[in-house]
Amino acid sequence: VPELPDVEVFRRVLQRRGLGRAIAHVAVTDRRILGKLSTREFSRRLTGKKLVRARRYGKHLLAKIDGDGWLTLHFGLTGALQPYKDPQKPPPYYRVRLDFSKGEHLAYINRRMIGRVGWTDDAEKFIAAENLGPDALGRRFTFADFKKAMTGHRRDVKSVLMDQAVVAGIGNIYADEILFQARIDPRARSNGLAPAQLRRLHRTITKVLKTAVARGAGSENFAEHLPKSFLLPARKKGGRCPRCAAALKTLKSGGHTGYFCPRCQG
DNA sequence: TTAAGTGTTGCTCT
DNA sequence: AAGAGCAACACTTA
Repeated sequence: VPELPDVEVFRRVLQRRGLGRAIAHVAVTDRRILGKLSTREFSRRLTGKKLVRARRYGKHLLAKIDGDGWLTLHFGLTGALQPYKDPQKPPPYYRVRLDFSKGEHLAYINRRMIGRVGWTDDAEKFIAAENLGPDALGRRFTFADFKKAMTGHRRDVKSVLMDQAVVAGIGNIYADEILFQARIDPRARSNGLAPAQLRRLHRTITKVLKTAVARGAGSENFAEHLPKSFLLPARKKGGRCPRCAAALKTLKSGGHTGYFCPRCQG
């Protein structure tokens, strides 16, 4: 479920469980997750080193190694970061494991292997190389830049919202939620939105993502902890709009299924 | 058994 | 050139 709010939750897990601790041992159970990076090089970078900072940019999580570069984590479709205590019981489908001194363990799990774990010497260079726009919850996500990006594309507004080069962190689920809360039709052209709609959209991005983080995105029973106005729990076949109870419509784009309310969003 | 799925990339065609 | 559409990645679940 790893969009910005989920990755932010992972960041906090990493911060709480790993920060200031030395990594005693690193295990890679499936080297494909490292891409071209060798397991040897990867563990050499981390073993015996201390984690000193955890930062998130868009859907990427970066962990600073004391006096060196950064461990980079991307969660793809099925990735997660999970702490555990019992060394005999690592979670299923873990691909990379960090064993800290004092018996704390962190597992990067990824069932479908779509995702990446890597290394970069410089976080800013990494962000630039990934061609990421401003982080959706960052200072640099200004209305002026957002407006320029939206009016500069003639695609449908949903695909622009999901374009990581325009704004980093929004995926299929939260794009649907944001458009629902802003009451904008996902099929509308991004360059055809009225100024008031653009304003609303920009404000709603911040609001929805912050709410999701505050309610513990990705945690168990997350849907139950969301405000009643949220689309997310109804986002399934036969789902109804939480505002007007109309049957939700689905929409396929880029291999993703989108949900929206045909009555409220137009 | 088949298809679909919360992400990204890279290709083709227009 | 921008954008649409699709396959690929890999694996589970409905």
